[in-house]
Formats: sequence, C-alpha cells, structure tokens
Amino acid sequence: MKLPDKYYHSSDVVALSRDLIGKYLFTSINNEVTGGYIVETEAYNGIIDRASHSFGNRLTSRTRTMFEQGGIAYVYLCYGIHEMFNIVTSVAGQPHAILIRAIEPTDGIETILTRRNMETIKPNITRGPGSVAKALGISRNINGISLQSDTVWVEDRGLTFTNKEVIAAPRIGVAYAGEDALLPYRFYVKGNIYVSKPNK
DNA sequence: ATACGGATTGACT
DNA sequence: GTCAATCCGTATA
Repeated sequence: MKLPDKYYHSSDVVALSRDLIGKYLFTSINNEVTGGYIVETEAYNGIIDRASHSFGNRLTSRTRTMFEQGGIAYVYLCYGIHEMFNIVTSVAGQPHAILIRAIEPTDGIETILTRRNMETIKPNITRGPGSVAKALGISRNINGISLQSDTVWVEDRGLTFTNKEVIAAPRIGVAYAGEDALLPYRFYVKGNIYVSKPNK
C-alpha cells in the first residue's frame, strides 16, 4: 500500500507535486494513526529555485536533509512557531522537496481534534502546512525519517483528480524569491474546503 | 557575537 | 482587514 521508495526518486519535483494530490498521508505517533488525503502541495525545485532553502546549493545543518536521496521527511521550524512537513524527492545530491500544505482528514479524527484543541472538525483543522503538521503530530524529531517507516508514510488508495479539478498556481509566502515566486509550483484541489485560500 | 527575518497561524477590530 | 507570537538558521563581523 505504501508508495515505493522509487516513486520519490523522480527528478521532476513539479510533476510529483501534482501526482501527490489525492494520495493519503499517514502518521503513527504513540500508536495513534492519523491521516487523510493530500489536497494541496508546493514544489521546491532545488538549487535553481530562489524560494527553496537549498537555493544556490546551500548545504547547512538544516538543509542537509534535502540533499539526501528522495523518500524521506524534511521537517523544519518556521517563524519560531510552526513545524513544516515536506517530502524529499529525487536522487542524493539533488535537493528537491515538496511541502504538504493541506489534507482532507479521514483517519484518527478524535486524535486530530485533541491535537488541534478543537471539539468539531472545521476547515482550518488541516488547512495550511503548520496545521497539517500539528494535526498529524509531526515535529522536527521525525526529520530525515524514511517514508517506508511505520511512523510516517504515503499510500495510493486509488483516489484521483482530473487535471480540470487540480489548479496550478504561484506558491504562497515566497515573495522574497523574486520572479521565482511567480512559478506555478502550487497544486490544489479546486474548491476543496481544506485548501488555504484562494481555493477557486 | 550579534542582527535580521521567515515555505504561518489565530486572535482581534 | 490588521498584527503579535516566537525560535533558529543564516549572514556579517
């Protein structure tokens, strides 16, 4: 059921970002399985992408994870508050990553509600990358872990969306990247309530 | 050693 | 719509 390791070894991180829409992301933390299907992603295209941490081949203690072979998690802290969950792709030495920005929750709803301090499901429970990580119990201590592990993984359950239902648009929050901020590297399911706005 | 600011969210007007 | 929260990676010295 898990996507095989080789799935993540493609050098086309943008195509993979599109393909991950509709795939199921799960975590098992303290024996509690939570997850749902991906409805929003963003591609970060390695050393030539000004929006990427790895732009200009920047290899540091933080970005080291991105330089490993695809098929592992890259988790970092943003704004001192929010954990961001990414999937590393491509081969070792080519630092590609895909940010998971939103999922539609399907499994472990009670646990997700507890982690999010909510009593009922609202759209913002897994809307936005910081919210996804919190809902799934993801933190920096799973940085670098394999997606073949039983802690975090992705499954294909046969759910698909047509190209008409999936929008390609510029990424969010990367204005510092100059003209690279205009690249259509963000993918989302049109109209899905869990997608961070705009979602039309 | 120090300064700057970010792949954001949620509370509040 | 505005804005505070909050830590660490990164650049500069």
